[in-house]
Amino acid sequence: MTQRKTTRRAQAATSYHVAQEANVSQSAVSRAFKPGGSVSKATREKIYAAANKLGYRPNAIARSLISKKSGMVGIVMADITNPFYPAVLEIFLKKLQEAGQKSIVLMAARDHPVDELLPQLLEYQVDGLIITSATLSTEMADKCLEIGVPVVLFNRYVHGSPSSAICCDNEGAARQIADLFVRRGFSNIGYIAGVDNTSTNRDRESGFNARLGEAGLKVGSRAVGNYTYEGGYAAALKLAEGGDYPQAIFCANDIMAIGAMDAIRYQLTLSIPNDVSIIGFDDIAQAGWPVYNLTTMRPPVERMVQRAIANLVENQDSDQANQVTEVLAAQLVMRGTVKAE
Amino acid sequence: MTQRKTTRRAQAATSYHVAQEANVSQSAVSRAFKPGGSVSKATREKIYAAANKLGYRPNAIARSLISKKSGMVGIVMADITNPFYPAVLEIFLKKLQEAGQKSIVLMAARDHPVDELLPQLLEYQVDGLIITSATLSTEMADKCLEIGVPVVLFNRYVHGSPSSAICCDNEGAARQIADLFVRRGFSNIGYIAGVDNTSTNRDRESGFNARLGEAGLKVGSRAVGNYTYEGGYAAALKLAEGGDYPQAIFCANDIMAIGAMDAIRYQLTLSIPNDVSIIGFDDIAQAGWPVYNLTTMRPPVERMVQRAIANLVENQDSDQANQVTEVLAAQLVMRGTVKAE
DNA sequence: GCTTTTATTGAATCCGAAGTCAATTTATGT
DNA sequence: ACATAAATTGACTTCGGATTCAATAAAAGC
Repeated sequence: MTQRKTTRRAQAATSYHVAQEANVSQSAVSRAFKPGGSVSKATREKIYAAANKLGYRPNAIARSLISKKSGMVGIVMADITNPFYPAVLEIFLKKLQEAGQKSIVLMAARDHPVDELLPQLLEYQVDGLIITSATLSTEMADKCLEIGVPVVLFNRYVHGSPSSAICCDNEGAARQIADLFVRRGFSNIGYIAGVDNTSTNRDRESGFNARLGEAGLKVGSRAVGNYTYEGGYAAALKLAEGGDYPQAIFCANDIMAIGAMDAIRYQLTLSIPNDVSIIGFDDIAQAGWPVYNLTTMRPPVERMVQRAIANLVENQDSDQANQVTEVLAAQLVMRGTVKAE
Repeated sequence: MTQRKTTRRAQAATSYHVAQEANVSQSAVSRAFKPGGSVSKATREKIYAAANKLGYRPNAIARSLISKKSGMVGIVMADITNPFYPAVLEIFLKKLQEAGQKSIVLMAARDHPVDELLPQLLEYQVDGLIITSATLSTEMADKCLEIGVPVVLFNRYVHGSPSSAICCDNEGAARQIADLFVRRGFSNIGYIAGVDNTSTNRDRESGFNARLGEAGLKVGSRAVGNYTYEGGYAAALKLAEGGDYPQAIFCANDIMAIGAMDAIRYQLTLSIPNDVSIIGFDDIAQAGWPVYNLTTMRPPVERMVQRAIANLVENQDSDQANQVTEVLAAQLVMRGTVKAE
C-alpha cells in the first residue's frame, strides 16, 4: 500500500470572481453562460476569457436552487442479479445523459418497499422518478405528483396509481408463447412463475393460461422461481416431483429459464429440446449464447426507455400531469430450445 | 395506451412555512432537523408536528449550497456488458446508500475519455468520484484534487496520477494461475488478453508471463479479447490458427473465458477440461453455473468497495488529501475447468 | 440631426437552509 | 435569594447564480 499526501489549494471560482476579472457585473456572467442570454458578443468573449483563466464552471447546485430545476432524475432499481436490469439501467443512463440529465441511482432491497427510498430522492429535488422492478404505493405516487415530480413505472404498473407506466405487452407475448406450444402439439405443459403478485408475472401467466385454455389445454405443473437463476433451477426440479416431466415449459424470464435448463440438463439429465422445450422472456445476452440458444420474447427495451424518458420530460414541463400507460409489443426470438415438430 | 390528466397543486413547504406554523424562527427549524442541534425538547416537538402537518422535507439542494457538501458521489462506469461491473456497481450503490450518500452514475463510452464527463459531475459539486473501468488523465485528476474532490480509481491505476486506487493483486493472482498450469504440467499455454494497455491486463499478463518464465515456459499463443464475450469467443478461435491448440488458456476475465469455452466446445468441438483447461478472472455469477463451472480468480469485491468508500470519505473530511494505492489479494476458486492431473 | 425602438448592462432581490452572534431564558452553585 | 454558567432562541447574513427592473447605450426611422 503506497501513500502520498498532498495539501489542497483552491476554492472554486464563482461568477463574482469571473465578473471581477472581466470587469462586468455578476449578472452579465450569468447571462453569458445562459444559452439565449442577452449579452453582446464583446462582453461574452471577455467573460469567457476570464472564466477560462479562472477555471470557472457554473455551480449546478446554486442554479438548481433558484431555477427550481435540479436537472437530476432519480432511478430506483432492484434485482440487479437479473442481467436484464443492468442492461436497462445502462440504456437509461445513456439516454438521460444525452438528454443532459444527471441520474441518481438507488438500489431497492427486494423486501423493502420503495416508499422509504423516495423521500431521500425528493429531498434532492429530482425532476422526475423512474421506478423499475419495485413496487410503489399509490399514496407515495400521489405525494410525488402533488409536489410536481412525475413518476414513470418501467415494466410494471399499479392499478389505480397516478403514475405513468411503460410496459411491454406481457399478456400478448405470453399468448404467443402458448400459441406456439399449442401449434407444436404439446399437451403436458409447465410454467415457472416469477415473483407472484408482480404485474409482470400476473400478466404473463394469465396470457399464457388464457391461450392454453382456448385450445382446451391447461398448465399441468407450476412452480415459482422468483425471477432468479437459483429459483429457476429449483423450480425446474420441483416440476419433476409430480408425474411425467412437462414437454414444454414457459419461464417468466430468461434467467430462470437458464437456471431451469441447467437443472434439466445436469441434474435431471434430460435433453433440450428433445425431451423438454423451453421458452423464456427478456432476451438477455446469455440467452443468445450457444450453450443456451434460448427461444425467448424480446421486449423493445430501447423504445421503452425512450418512451419513459419522453413521458418524464413532457411531464416536467407542463403543469398538468399527463399520465400514460403505454404497452409496447414484444418480439418472439426463435432459437433452439423448442422442439421443431 | 391509457391517458389521464391531473392538475398539480402544491409547492413544497420550506423551513419558513414550518417556522410560521410552529411559531418559531426559521433558525429553530433548521436546528431541529440537524442531529446535534441546540433546541429544547418542547420546541423540537412543536416543529416536528408542524413539519409533519405540512409535509416538510428539508431541501438538500439548499443545504448543499450553504454547507458546501452535496452529499453526492459521482460514479463513472463503462463496460456494463461485463457482468462483473453491474455487480460492482450494485455494491457501490448499496454501500454508499448506507453511508447516506447519493450516487450520480455516468456511463463512459468505451472510446471517450472520462475527462469530458467529469466537468459535468464537478458542476454538481460531488463530494467525491469513483472511476471504474475507464481511464482518467493525470491533468484531470490534478484538477479534481485542486478543487478538493477526492478521486478513487477502482480496479485500475494510472502511474503518476494523484488519485487513490484500489486494486486487486492482479499480478500475484496471475502468478498463481501460471503456477497452477506449471504444476499440472502444461507446456502449450495460451493467453487471451483483455484490452491491451489497461492496467489490469498489463498486470495480469506480466504476472502470468513472469511465473511461466521462472518455470522455463512461455505463452505459446496469445489473442486479444477486449474483455467481451464476443472477443473471447473470437480469440479462442484465433488461437486455433497456429499449430496445436493450447492445453491450457488463461483468460484475463471470466466473460471472455466463457466466450472462449463456448467457441471451444461448439465450434472447435474440443472438450473442457480434457482437451483444454481454462481459467478466468473475476468470478462472475455465470462462472458458477454448472455449464461452465469455471475455475477462476475471485477479487474481494466487497472489501475493495469498502476500502474505496472509506478512502473517499476520509479524503472528503480532511483538508489534506491522502492518496493511497491499495492492493488486495484475490482468491483462487477451484472448479472444473482445469484438468485434474 | 433628433426621436423612437431595441439591445445591453448593473443593482438589487430571491431561492431555502445553515451558521454567527448577541439577547434571553433556564439551570446550577453557594 | 443571588450571581454565574449553560442552554435556547431569533435576527441577520451567507452560499452562488438567475431574474426583474430600471438605466444606459446602440441601432433604426424619419
